[in-house]
Amino acid sequence: MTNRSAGAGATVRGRRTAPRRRDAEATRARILAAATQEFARHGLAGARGDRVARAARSSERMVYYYFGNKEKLFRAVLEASYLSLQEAERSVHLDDLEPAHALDEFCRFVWRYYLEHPEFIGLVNTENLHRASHLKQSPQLTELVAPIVGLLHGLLARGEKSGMFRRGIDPTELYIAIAALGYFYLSNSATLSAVLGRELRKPANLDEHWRASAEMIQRFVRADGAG
Amino acid sequence: MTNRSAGAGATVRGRRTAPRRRDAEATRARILAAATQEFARHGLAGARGDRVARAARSSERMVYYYFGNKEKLFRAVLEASYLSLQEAERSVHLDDLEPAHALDEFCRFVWRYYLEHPEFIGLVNTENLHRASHLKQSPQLTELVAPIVGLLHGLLARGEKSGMFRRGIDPTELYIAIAALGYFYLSNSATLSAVLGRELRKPANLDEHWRASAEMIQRFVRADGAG
Amino acid sequence: MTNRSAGAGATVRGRRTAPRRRDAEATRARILAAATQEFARHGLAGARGDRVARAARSSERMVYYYFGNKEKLFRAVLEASYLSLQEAERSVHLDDLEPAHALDEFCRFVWRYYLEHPEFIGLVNTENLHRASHLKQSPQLTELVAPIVGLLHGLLARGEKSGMFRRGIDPTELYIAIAALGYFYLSNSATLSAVLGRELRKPANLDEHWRASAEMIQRFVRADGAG
Amino acid sequence: MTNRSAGAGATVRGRRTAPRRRDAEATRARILAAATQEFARHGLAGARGDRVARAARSSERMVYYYFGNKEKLFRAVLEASYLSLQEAERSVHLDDLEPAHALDEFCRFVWRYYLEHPEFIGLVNTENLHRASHLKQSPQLTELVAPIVGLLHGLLARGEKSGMFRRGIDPTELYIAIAALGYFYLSNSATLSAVLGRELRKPANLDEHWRASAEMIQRFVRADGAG
DNA sequence: CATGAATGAGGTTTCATTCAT
DNA sequence: GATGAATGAAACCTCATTCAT
Repeated sequence: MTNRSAGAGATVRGRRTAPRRRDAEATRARILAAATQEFARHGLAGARGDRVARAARSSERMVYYYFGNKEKLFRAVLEASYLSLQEAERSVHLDDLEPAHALDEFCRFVWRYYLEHPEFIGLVNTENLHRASHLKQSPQLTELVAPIVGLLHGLLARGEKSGMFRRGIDPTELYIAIAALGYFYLSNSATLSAVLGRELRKPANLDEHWRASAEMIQRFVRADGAG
Repeated sequence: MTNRSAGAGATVRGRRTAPRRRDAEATRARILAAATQEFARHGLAGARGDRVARAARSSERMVYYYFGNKEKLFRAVLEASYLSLQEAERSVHLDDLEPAHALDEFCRFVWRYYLEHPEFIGLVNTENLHRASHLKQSPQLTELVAPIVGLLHGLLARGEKSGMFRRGIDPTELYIAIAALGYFYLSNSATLSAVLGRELRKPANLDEHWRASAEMIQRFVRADGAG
Repeated sequence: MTNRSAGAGATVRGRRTAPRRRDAEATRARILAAATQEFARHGLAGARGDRVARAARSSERMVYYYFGNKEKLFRAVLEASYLSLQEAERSVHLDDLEPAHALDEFCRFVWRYYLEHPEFIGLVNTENLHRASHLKQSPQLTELVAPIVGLLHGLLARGEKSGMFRRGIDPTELYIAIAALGYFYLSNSATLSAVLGRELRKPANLDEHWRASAEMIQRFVRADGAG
Repeated sequence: MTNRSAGAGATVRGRRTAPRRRDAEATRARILAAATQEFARHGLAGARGDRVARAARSSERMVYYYFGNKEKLFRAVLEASYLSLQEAERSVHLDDLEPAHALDEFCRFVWRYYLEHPEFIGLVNTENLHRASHLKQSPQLTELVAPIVGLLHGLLARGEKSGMFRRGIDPTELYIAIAALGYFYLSNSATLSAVLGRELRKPANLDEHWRASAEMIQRFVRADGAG
C-alpha cells in the first residue's frame, strides 16, 4: 500500500521523523504491502507466510507480531484495500461536467482503477470465496461504497433533469453494471482468453473493451429521443 | 459428472471384469462430483482431500487411485465443468426466434446457467487465480466456447439484416458483456451485499438485475432508429 | 499400557494374528505408553511431541494420525490410566478375610499401586491442574472408582456387625484418607524430602510410612472398646 | 509478596533516587504476585509471560528486568511462598493449650492454610513435578519446615507425659499425615469429585472432611486407654 | 531506568502423497 | 483392484528472550 519509506528524513503522517532503523510503522507497512500481493495472487489458503516475510524484508515472526495470525492479516489487507479504493473515489469530481461526459469519466475511473489495481480484484475474489466473512467483521466498512453510489444518484438526477437520461434507472444497478463490465473482463481474462481464443490483455483489446463498455453504459441511460 | 464408457460387460486391460466394475465408475463419479463442490467452495489450495473423500463416501486413497494427484483432480473437475457448460449451450436454439427475442433468450440462458451452477463460478474464479494454467493444459478446450460466440455472430447478422440491430457489434464483446453482467453479480454478491447494503441474493433483487441486464444488452445492440 | 507386542505370533484381543510389521495396534500402544510417561513426567504443557515419538520408536506424524492432537492424546492416556487402575482394583478380593485384615490388605493395595505406578500420580496431578477438564469429557469414567468405594462400604458393614469397627464411618471419606496418606507421601516426596531433611524415598522410610498409615487407618475405624 | 528493603530515600548504586523508586518495588511485587497465580494455575511450562505481565499491569520486558528469566521468576515465587508459610507457622502458639486440643488447633491451622492458599498447593505440585530442583537451589530453605516439626515434637512429648498420647509417634510422620489429609483432599478435589461423584468443594463436604481428619489424627495419637 | 521493537528456535499441526500388502 | 498404515515436508504459530535506544 502506501509505502511509508524508512529512508532518512522520511515523513510519517505528515510529521517529520528522525531516521530510524527500528521503524515499526515502516515494518508494518512493508508487511501489509507484501501480504496484499501474496493474498491477491494466491488466495487466503494459498498464501504463504514465509513469502510474505521475505517480500517484506522481515521475518515470519514479525508478521505475527504485528497482525496476530493469517486471518487477521488478511482482514487488515482487505480493510486497507477497500480504504484505498474509497480514498481514490474521493478524488472523483464530476459535478462540473455535463452528465453524459461525467458518466463517461466515472466509467473510466472504475475501469482504470481495476486495471491499475489487479491486487484489488484478487483480494475481492478471495473474499467472495469466503462469503465476505472477513468484511462483515469490519464494521467501519459497511457504508464504504455508499458514497460513490450517491455520486451516481446525483449524476442520474442531473441527466434526467436535462432530458438526456431516461428515468427510473437505479443507481445501484448502474454501479453494478459499470463495475461488472470492467471487473469481469479483467478478473476472468485468463480463462476467457483461453476459451475465446483472443488475447484479452492485449492493449488493443483492452481499449476496445473500454470503448464498448462505455458505449453500453451510455446507451443504457440515454433518453430514447436523445441523440 | 460425465459418465464415460459405462457400457455393461466392458473389459479392462483385456480381462473380463465382474459387475463390480460399475461401482468403480460410480465411485469415480462421486469423487468427481464431491471434488467439484470442494474446489468451487474452497479453491485449489483450500480444498481438502479428506473432505472430498468423505463427501464422496469413499477414501482419500481412492481419490489418488482414480485421479493421481490434487492438480490432476482439479483439471478433471474443470474439464468436466466446461464440458457440462458446452453441453448446455448445445441445447440453446435461437434460430426460430425473432432476433431481439432470441437475444433475450440467450441472455436468460447465460443468467440462469450461472444462477443454477454456482460451482462453475467458483471453479472459474479459482482457475483465473491460477492464470488459466490448467485450462491451457487441456487442448480440447481451446475451441470450447467458440460455438456459442458463433451463435451470437449469426444472431447479430440476422438482426442487422432486419434493421433492428446496429452494425459493428463484435460478437465476442457482446458475449463478454452478457457474461459479465450475470457472472459478476453472482460471483461478487457477498462483498457487494456487504458494501452496498443491499441483499443481492434476495429473489426480487435477482429479478431486477436480470431485467436491467437484459435491457442494457437490448439497448446496446438496437439500431438507433428502432423502437 | 498393556503392551500388545508385535512379535511373531502375538495374540491381539485373544485372536491369533499373523506377525505384521505394519501393526496399527502395536504402534498405537507404543505411542500411548510413551505419551503416558511423557505427560506424567512433564505435565500437559511441558510434554513434547518429538519425545513421545522417539520413545515410541515412531514419528510425530503418527501421534497425530492415531490421536488427533495433544489434548486428545492426553485424554486417551488419562482414560487408559484410570482403566488400568480399575482393572487392578477388580483383582482385589477381600470378602474371605477378617475385616481388620481385609482393610489392611486394601491399604496395602492402594499404597503399592501408587508406589508401582508413579506415572499415575503424575497424570492425576496434571489433570487436577486442569481442574479435571479432560476427565469430565470422558463420560464412561464417572462411575469408575465407585465400585471400590462400594467394596469399602461392604467391608465397613462387616466390621461393624462383628463389633470390631465403630459406626458412622463414611466409606468415601475412608477411601480418601487411605488414598491421601499414600498419594501425598509419594507425590510430594521431592519437596518434603528437601524441606524436612529426610530422604522420603529411602526404602526404610517408605516402609515406616506404610506402617504408620496402616496403623492410622486401623485406629480410625476400630471400635473404641476393641483391640 | 515480601517487601524487601522499601526504606524511604534509599540510594541505588550510590546515586540518590527519586521517589519513583517506590514504584519499582511495587511493580516488582505486582509481578511476583501475578507470577505466583500464573505458576500455580498453569505450572512452570504452562505459565505465560504475557499473562503475568498483563495481570501485573506491567510489561513482559519488566518481568525480565526484575527477575532475569522464567526459571528464576519461578524460584522467586517458590521462595516467597515457602517464606509466607513459614511466617504463618510462626504465628501458631500451642504451648498454652492442653495437648489434644493443641493438636486439633495445629490440624486446623494446616487445613486452613491449604484452604486459603490454593496457590501454594499449585506451586508445590509443580515443584514436585520438577523433583524439587528449584527448591534445592535455595539453600536457605532447607531447614524451613523443621521448626514446625519441632513444634509437633514438643506437643507429642507433652501429651505422652500427660498420658493422653501414646509413645513412639514420629513427629515427622505425624506432620506428613496431617498435611496429607488436607493437601490431598484439596489438591485432588477436581479429579476426586469427578470420579467419586461427590462435590468435594461443597462447604458441607469440606467441613466433614476436616472433622474426619481431625478425628483420625486424634485417634492416631491417643493412648489406648485414654478417652 | 524503562520500553517498544525485534527475533531464533522450536512447538503443534496439517497436507498431499506413498508404502506394502 | 482396493485398502489401511505410514510419512516427509512444510505450514502456522508461540515462546522465552534480547536488542537498541
